[in-house]
Order: sequence, then C-alpha cells, then structure tokens
Amino acid sequence: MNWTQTFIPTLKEVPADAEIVSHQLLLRAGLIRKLTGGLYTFLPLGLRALRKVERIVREEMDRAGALEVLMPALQPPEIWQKSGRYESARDVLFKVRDRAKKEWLLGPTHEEVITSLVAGEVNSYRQLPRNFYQIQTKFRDEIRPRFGLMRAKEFVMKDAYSFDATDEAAQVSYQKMYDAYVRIFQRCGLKAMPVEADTGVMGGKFSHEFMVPAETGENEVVYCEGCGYAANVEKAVSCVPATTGEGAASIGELERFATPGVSTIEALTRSPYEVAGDRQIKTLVYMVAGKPVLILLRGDHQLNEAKLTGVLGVADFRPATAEEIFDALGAHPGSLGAVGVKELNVCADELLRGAVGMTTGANEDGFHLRGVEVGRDIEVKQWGDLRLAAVGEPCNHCGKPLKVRRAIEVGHVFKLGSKYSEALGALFLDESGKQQPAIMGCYGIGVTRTLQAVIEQSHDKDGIIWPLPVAPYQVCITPLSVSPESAVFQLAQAIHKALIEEGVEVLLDDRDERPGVKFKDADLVGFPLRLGIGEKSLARGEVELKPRGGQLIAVKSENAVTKVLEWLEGNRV
RNA sequence: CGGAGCGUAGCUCAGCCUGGCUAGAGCGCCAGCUUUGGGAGCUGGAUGUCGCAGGUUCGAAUCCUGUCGCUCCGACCA
Repeated sequence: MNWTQTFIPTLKEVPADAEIVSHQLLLRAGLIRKLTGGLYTFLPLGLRALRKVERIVREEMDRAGALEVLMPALQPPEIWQKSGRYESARDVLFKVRDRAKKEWLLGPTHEEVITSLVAGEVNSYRQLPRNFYQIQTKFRDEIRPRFGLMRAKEFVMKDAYSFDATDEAAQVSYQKMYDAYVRIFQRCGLKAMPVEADTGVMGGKFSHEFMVPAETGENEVVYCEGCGYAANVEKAVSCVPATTGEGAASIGELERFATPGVSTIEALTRSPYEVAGDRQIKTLVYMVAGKPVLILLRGDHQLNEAKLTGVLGVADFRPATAEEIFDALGAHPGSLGAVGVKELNVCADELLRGAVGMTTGANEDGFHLRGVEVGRDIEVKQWGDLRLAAVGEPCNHCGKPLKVRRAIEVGHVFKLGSKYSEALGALFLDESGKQQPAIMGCYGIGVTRTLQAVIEQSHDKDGIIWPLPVAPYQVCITPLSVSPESAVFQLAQAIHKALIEEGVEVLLDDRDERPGVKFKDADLVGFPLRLGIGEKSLARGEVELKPRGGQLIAVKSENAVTKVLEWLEGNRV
C-alpha cells in the first residue's frame, strides 16, 4: 500500500480533549476520529489494528473449541424481563422504539439471546458441552464515557457463552477460556494478569478478570509478590490480626465523653483524645431496600461495597443522607455509633468480633463513648468481611505485605451457574432422563479496549510502539526521494513489490515530504520495522533497517527483502 | 445526577476581566521559489454562524439569561 493512497491523518499537536496518552496517540497517529463523546470512527489504520486483535481472538477461540455465531444487536425487552436484568441493568440499557412504539434494546451483552437460542435448540446432554462466541458491537449507556475507546457508548466486544451438563464439565469449559485468554493477551503483546474478581450484577460465584497494569486504569488490583495472589480490590482479602483490647485506654467501663467539633476518625486520633484508628469503630449508615442499616468497621478501615452486596444479599443500597441519618439516630455523621441500637439492623466487619475497649460515636453531636465492648454494648445482627483490603496488609495466603496497582480490565471470565438457563428455560435431559438447567459460563473481551491498552502499555515520547502481531502494517518503507527516476525510489518500489509477494503487510511512504516528516510520522504511527532508503547509504550499496525503538541496522540493498523477512520471523510471537 | 472548566479557522490557542476600527497567532491547507537524512525557509493566498437562541446596548466574541455540546473530578460501571 502506498501512503498517498490510504488515509493517515496524523496530528502534530495533542488534541485538547484527549487526556491519557493512548487516547492521544490513537488520534495523533490517525487511527480513530471522534464523532461525538463516546463514539469513534475507525480510520483505515485503526481498523487494520482492530482486525488484527479480532483475528487473534478468533483464532484462539476456535482453537479452544468455541463456535462463532453472530447475534442481533437489537433485542426484545421481554427476555431481559425474564432474566431480571431489565431492572437490574436498566441504567446501562439503550432503549429505542419502532414505528409501532414498541420498545427494543440495543444489546449491552448477550446472555439472554444466546440462552434463548440454546433453550430452543439443545434438549439433551448429548448436545453438550457447547460454547458459542461472537465478535460484535455492544451498546452501553455509560454514565460517563471517557478515555477514547476505553469506556465508550459503543464498542467491539468478543463474548462467549458455555453450556455444560455438570458443574465439573463447566469448570473444564471455564478453564479452557481462561487458558485461551492468557494466550490471546500474550499474542497481542500485552502483559495482562488474571486476577480474582467480583461477579457483580452478572451473578454467579466464580470469576477472573484479565488486567493490564497501567496508571490510567480504572481498576485497582491487590497482589502479592510472595505467592502470586492477585485480586480486584473489590474482591481482595487480606489477613489482618483480630482487634483485641490490648493497649486500650479504658477496658470494661462504658464512658461517655465530650468531643466538641470532632467529626472524623482522624480528629479523634489527635490530642487531646489520641484514640488510634484501630481502637475506633466507624459507623456508616446505608439505606438498604429503603431502610437504614448500620455498617460497622474498624476506624482505620474502608468499606468495600462489593463485599457489602455479598453480605447483605442485595445490591439495592446507597449511603444514607445526613437527614436520613439524623432521623434514624438523632445525631449527625461524625458522632454516630451502634451502642444501644436495637431497632435497626447492625452489620459489622469480622475484625470487630469480640473487640473491647473501643471508642465510637455516642449518637449525640459532640460526644463519643469509650470502653465499648462489641457484643456487650453493641448487638450485631450480621457479620461479614466488609473491609477494603489495603496496601501493606498481610497476604491471606502467605503473609507477605500486599501491594496495590491500577490496571485496565481487558477481559473477564465468569462461571455463571444456572441463573440464565433457569430464567430462560435452557433445560436439557440428563442421562437419567431428568430435566436440568444447563450450567453456563460467560467470557468477555473488550476488543477495542484491548487495542487501546496495547498502546497505553507500548509507546514512547515519539509515538506508538506496535507489537508485531497487532501492528496495522508490519513494515514501512521510507524512501527519501520519490522522484520516479531516482534509484532510491525505484529500489523502494521494487522492495515494496517483493515484500507484498512474500505476504508482508507493508506500507510505502511515497509522499513527497522531507525526511524529518516521514521519520516522525513513522515513529508516531509505530510501525515495528522501518526500511529507510536514502542516497547516502545507497551509494554504499546499503539500506537501513530500523526496528521501532531499536538500533539502526545497515544491510546490503540486495539482501533487504531477505533481511526484512528474517527480522519478521525472528520477532514473531 | 452533583461539582469544576471549556466552546473563537482543519488542529493548538490568544482576544473576553475593562463592549467600539477590517477578529488574530502558530501549525496545517493552496500557489510559487528555494531547500532536501529527524516535523525547513521566503513570498503570496484561501479559510470563521466567535456553539446555538434570546436579552441589555447606539454598538456584543466580550455583559446577562437560557440552551446544546465537550472535558475533568465524584457518584456509577457486566
């Protein structure tokens, strides 16, 4: 392909509305253009890279035995009502109406569709296991689209759904996808790590996310360098010693004391009170299904709402407002406590079990209580792990201090169980003739997001550094003259032709531009290999191979094609 | 949805506070000349609904109101 015949609108300046470097480079390298917030057009170069990622995904899904299908993006709301997600996922659902005013949904995902298909087609254990996948555009009414392709209203996703007759078989299906994901991200040149994940609104009990470490990521991963444990912070557990009464200022007697103006844990740790954070009980009030519930944590800990969902068994909750709190407890945030509270549900973190000599709010503005004994003074109705694991806490498995880093979620595998198969009637007859719901798994990869994650992870100050397998072109030929009769350009064209015949994806920069412009653009776009042809080196019978980000290699011009092929072979993943 | 900021040429932005000549710069684009190994130089040229609507005023890019869009922070997030 000649540069002048394709369309690569590179940008010298950084677009004002792109915040993170991968988004800036997507725009600057001429890969995408924004139509409006959260919606982008893929330009020829960007589309080529996207297709590369898709191809890798497709090859690995096929290798893992999954079958490609293509489902409708437009879906009837009825199946979403059946699964219950018409309500639970309503915030992300795009709804449209046809001329008869009937409502339709633009699919954010396809569990309902595939399960409906299987419900009608699969009747016997003999037809299982099955795994169907598709690569398709998904629509989500994101509250706040951002970071280019990272979080968009519309994006390309690979989604796969497995159906099994037994739990054990489902586990095998899950592991196949897990292994395929490891290969996919490796082949994309990404350092992605699988981490244990919360299952969220999807339901199900078992899940891993594939995370690409990046400062700009929207997720936090807790991990241990000692044993390899890694989990999304929403799921992560750590091993903090139980809270004892040792060292407490006052054990045994419940004592009310004045704390004028104190409304934070931190303020109580200071003079004259000097109550350490781990000697305090933090009292949060949440409205759970419309009723106030007290959530107790140690003062130095943070609430993990994902864990709260698990402990309460419902996701329908939110922090109470100051007014709701005052109505329930007669005090404002900062002076709250659960001592003597009988009429409200009290839900406490495990680490508070048996804690004595604690300090907490007195439910009277400006007063706290010390000498609190959980159990004696506080009636806890529900216990659970509610705590957000934090950096430095001991790993639950090996005791080494945990670390935390930000990451981009590029893939997610779930063991779903039978939630959807039951709701949508995906039943089969087992060997004994008994009707059973299929055991499902679902497996997503954000294809467009993966593409951007590659750039986020692989770039320098000059531009993108494409891993060879996902580069839009593998090689860019840069002749420093494009006058038709020049030896430089004639050689460039000959090599171009020869490489195409060898099946190499090659771009010939035939623009009549100064060398600096061509070099800068080649670096910006990030071709893995650039072949420079100029008068000076050609006078010595040489051309120049320049791997992106590597050292220049002079090769004899008659060996150029061979050397390029060798380089490509040597860098294949 | 709450908070903050921004909408002026294809891109990056100045001008606005303190209303007033023909609305500007750099980059890009077009033509010509010169140049040719890391985003060249000179000359000439084209390009604007100053987001949109209303208001105040003799006069609005500038002040006021509304509205739409974008960006950031938060909440949210399969």
